Amino acid sequence: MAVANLSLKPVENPAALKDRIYAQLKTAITSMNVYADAEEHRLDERQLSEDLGVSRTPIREALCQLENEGFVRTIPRRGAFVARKTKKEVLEMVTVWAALESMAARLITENATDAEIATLREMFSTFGENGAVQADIDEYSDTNIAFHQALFRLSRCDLLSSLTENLFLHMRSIRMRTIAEKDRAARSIIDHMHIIEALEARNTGLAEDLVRRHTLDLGRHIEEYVDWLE
Amino acid sequence: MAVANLSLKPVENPAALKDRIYAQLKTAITSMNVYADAEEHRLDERQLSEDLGVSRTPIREALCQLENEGFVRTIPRRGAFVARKTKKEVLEMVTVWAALESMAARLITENATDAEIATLREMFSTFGENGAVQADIDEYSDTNIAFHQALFRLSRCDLLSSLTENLFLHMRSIRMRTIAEKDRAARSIIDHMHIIEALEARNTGLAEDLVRRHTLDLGRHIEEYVDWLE
DNA sequence: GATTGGTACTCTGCATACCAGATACCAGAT
DNA sequence: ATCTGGTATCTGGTATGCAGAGTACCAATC
Repeated sequence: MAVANLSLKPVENPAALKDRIYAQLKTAITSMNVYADAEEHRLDERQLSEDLGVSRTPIREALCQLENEGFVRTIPRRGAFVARKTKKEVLEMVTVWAALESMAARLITENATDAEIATLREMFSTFGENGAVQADIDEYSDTNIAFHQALFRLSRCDLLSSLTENLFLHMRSIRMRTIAEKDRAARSIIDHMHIIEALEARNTGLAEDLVRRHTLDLGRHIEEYVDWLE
Repeated sequence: MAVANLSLKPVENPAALKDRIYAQLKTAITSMNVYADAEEHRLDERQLSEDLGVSRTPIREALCQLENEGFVRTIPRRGAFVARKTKKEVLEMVTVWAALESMAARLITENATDAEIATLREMFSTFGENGAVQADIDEYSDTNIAFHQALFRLSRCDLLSSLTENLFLHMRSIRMRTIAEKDRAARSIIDHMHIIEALEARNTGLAEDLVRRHTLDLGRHIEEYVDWLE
């Protein structure tokens, strides 16, 4: 008797409670403007367990995971708080980001196809030629993030992607407080185009260098102009 | 009345149970030879709770943390296992390591003092001049690890250090199975001396490049010769 | 009025109890 | 002998209970 070939996909897990709570808390934390006011945002276990209608155990596990990723800071016997990064920590995150993304650029010049690299250029097609900024800042910001994420995706190194994922989420909170500046956006697009050109030319060293410099520039900008941290 | 200045340090926490369990499990896992045999090492919660004389709750929290760091893999409804890295994952770890350590080298050329850099050279003084290998492999291995850790320390970037700490622990398990090869050790020391020279000369680009190449070389070596992974 | 001592309350950390999914084993039928 | 169906048991996921640490507030005393 032949086995019926129904091409069934394995039944998906109902996703453990703790994972859903984790995801929900993470989006809640990353989408809130942590640095808006001075007060510390406490995460009360009982409060959460009431609001979500579950017991404290899965909540504790979710908080534990968020703490490991740096989104939550728990003080023994005091409870959990939404983590506020110091300026030093933010600058270090940018440094690590620069290190990882320049490596991603290197890998792209070695492994990515021409077609894949071409998709990067297409992302900026709406902004006109020669890097002239025609769209508004908001749209640029989305494209900006998408561009950097695309670099990691094309590197085909999952570990690079996963490590930067949380860095991006942290930086998003910072960016929410930073008013986009038109001239920085223009410079940024020019940088991106130069990076794309280096990738297309398979110029490993140049691509690596341009990416690193681009991100470290952001670090210097924060160092100099951001005074509301810490 | 003047306040007596007794210079008391705050009473240290008795260290939460989960943290002690976490530390104990971590050292146990990293010091065992995970890749020695084919069988999967299961971590039974009830077994551990009996052996350690505590309830399952803190054990679960410790396991949760170890899972986030990649030392434990838990399958829903199946339990927790000591994580075995695939070859792909190991190679990606080496890639990330290269990215982070080359950034550390860059920071050293910019921030470290001459005295600090000099300590790196002293580490290899027992190995004679011109990179000639006089000591045995074991001693070299210790010095090797110490050298790489020193690079991150001198970078004065805590995030770089903390991220690589777990990478090193993972690589240690790999290294336990890899037989040290004399010619690789010799080449390695020569590489290190060149790196130190570039740091001393404050040649940022060169130091960065040498460090990256040194670690990526290890990746290529694993890629080619390690066949017992995955 | 300020400071110290005490008390009561709150909340985390740990332990225990219960439940549901999964696996393994065994018996019966083909 | 093999396959199928059912059941027993194991194990992780979740809920709840309990105790100790921490804090805040109030009263009493100097």
